[in-house]
Amino acid sequence: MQPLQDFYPTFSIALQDAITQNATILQSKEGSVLMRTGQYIKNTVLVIKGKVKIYREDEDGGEFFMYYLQPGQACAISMICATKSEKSQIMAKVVEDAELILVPLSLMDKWMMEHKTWYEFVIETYRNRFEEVLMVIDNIAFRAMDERLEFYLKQQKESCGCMDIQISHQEIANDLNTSREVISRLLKKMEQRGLVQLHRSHISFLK
Amino acid sequence: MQPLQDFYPTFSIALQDAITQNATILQSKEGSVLMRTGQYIKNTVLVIKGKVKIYREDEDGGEFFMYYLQPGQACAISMICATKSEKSQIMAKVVEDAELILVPLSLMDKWMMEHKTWYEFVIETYRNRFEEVLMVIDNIAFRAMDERLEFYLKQQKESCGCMDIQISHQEIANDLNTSREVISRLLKKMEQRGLVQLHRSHISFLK
DNA sequence: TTTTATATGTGACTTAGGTTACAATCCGCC
DNA sequence: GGCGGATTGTAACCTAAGTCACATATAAAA
Repeated sequence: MQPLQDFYPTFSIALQDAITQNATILQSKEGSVLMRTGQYIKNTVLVIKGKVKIYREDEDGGEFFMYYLQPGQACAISMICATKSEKSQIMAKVVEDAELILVPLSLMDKWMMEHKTWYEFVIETYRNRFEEVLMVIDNIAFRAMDERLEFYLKQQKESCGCMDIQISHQEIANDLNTSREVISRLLKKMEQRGLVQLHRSHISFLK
Repeated sequence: MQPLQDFYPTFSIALQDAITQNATILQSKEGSVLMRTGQYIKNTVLVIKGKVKIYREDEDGGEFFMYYLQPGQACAISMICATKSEKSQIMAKVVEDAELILVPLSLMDKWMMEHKTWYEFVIETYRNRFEEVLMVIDNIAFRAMDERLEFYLKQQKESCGCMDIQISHQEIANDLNTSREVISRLLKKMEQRGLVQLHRSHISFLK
C-alpha cells in the first residue's frame, strides 16, 4: 500500500504486508467524531490522510484540545487502551477529511513481539505523545491565557503549514476551555501588537 | 531478591534473576533529588521502598506536582526517555527514604523482547502513568483551586494510607503552583465545612 | 525561660479572566 | 435587495485568586 510507504517508512516489508492483509481502512469526513470519552476501544488508529484533533472532555460538556494527529502519526491512547480493551479517555474529532488504518487490538499486541519496527514505532509514539501531554501541562499549569493563546496559534500555524488559518474565536475558546469574549479581547491585543491580522472566520499571521 | 517478589509479583523467575544480576540498588534519603529536568537519563527506575514525587518544572523555578511513585511502581518517563537516552522532562524528589532498582537502558530494551512479563509491566506502566497525567490535565484545565486542593489532599491521604498527613501550607502551595495565602484561605474554608482539622504542619481528615 | 525560625491568620488591594448584555458586521440565501 | 444566522466588538460587572503587609502562634533550640 503506497501511503504506508510514504508515511510510515520505517515499517519493515513484512509489517507492511501484515497491515495490508489485516487492517481495515476507514474514510472519515470532516466533523465526524472518531471516538468518544467512555467508548470501548477496539482498534489502534494510524492516520494516513487528513487531520484529527484529540480532546479531553469533562463531565459537563467542556472540551480541552490536547494535540493533533496527522499522517504518519498514531493515537497513543488507542494503543494504550487497546492492550486491555479499556474505555477511551479522550475524544477524537476529524477536522480535515481523513483516511485511517485500523489495527485490531489483538494484532497490535502480537506484532510487538514479531516486528521490531512496529515495536519501535509504538514506543516512539508513546514517547512523543507523553512529551506533548507534558507540554500541555506546562501551558495550563504555568502560563496565563495570553501566552496559551499564542502557543495555540503557533500550533495551528505549524499544523497547516501556512500563514492564514481558518477558525472562529468561538472555536479557539472551546479548544482552550475559556469564553469567546476572552479570546476576542486577547486577539485584539495581539493585532495591536502587530502579530496577527483579524478577519471574519480567519486569522493571518504577520510573523 | 525478596522485595522483587513482594512488589513485582508478575515478574517471571527468569526476569527476576536478570534483574538481580544486572541492576544496581540505590538507597536514597528523604529530600534528595533523583532526577532533574534536562538531565540525561541512563536508567529505568523501579521503586521497592519509600516514596518519590514526580514534578514538572518551568523555566523560572516553578514546580508542579504530578504524581507519586511507590513500591511496585516504575517511572514511565525514565522508560520512555531511556529508550533513546533522552533528557529528562521531569524532576523526581524523594519524600520518604527510598530504595530503588536501576535498570540500565540497554537492558530495558532487550528485555522487552525476551521477557513477556517485563513487556507487560512496561506497557501497564505507560498506561497507568498516561491516565494519571490525563487526570492532572483534567484538574488544571477544568477545576478551580478549591476542587484541586481537595483532590490533592485525597491523593496524599491515599498515598500515606492514614487520616493525618504531615505537610505545611507552603508545600501544598508549591505542589499546586499557587501561593501559600490561597491555600491557607481554602483550608480554613474546608475546616469550617468540617472536612479537615488544621494543626501546625499537619492536617487531619475528618472524612 | 527566652530566643529564633518556621508556620499560620487575616485584611486590603490588584488583576486576569469569566459573565451578561447588546450592538455592529458580515455572509449566504430566498 | 432584504432577511436571518453566525461572527465579532465592547462596555460594565463580578469573582477567584495572586500579592502585600503585618500580626500571631507554635515548636525547637539555646
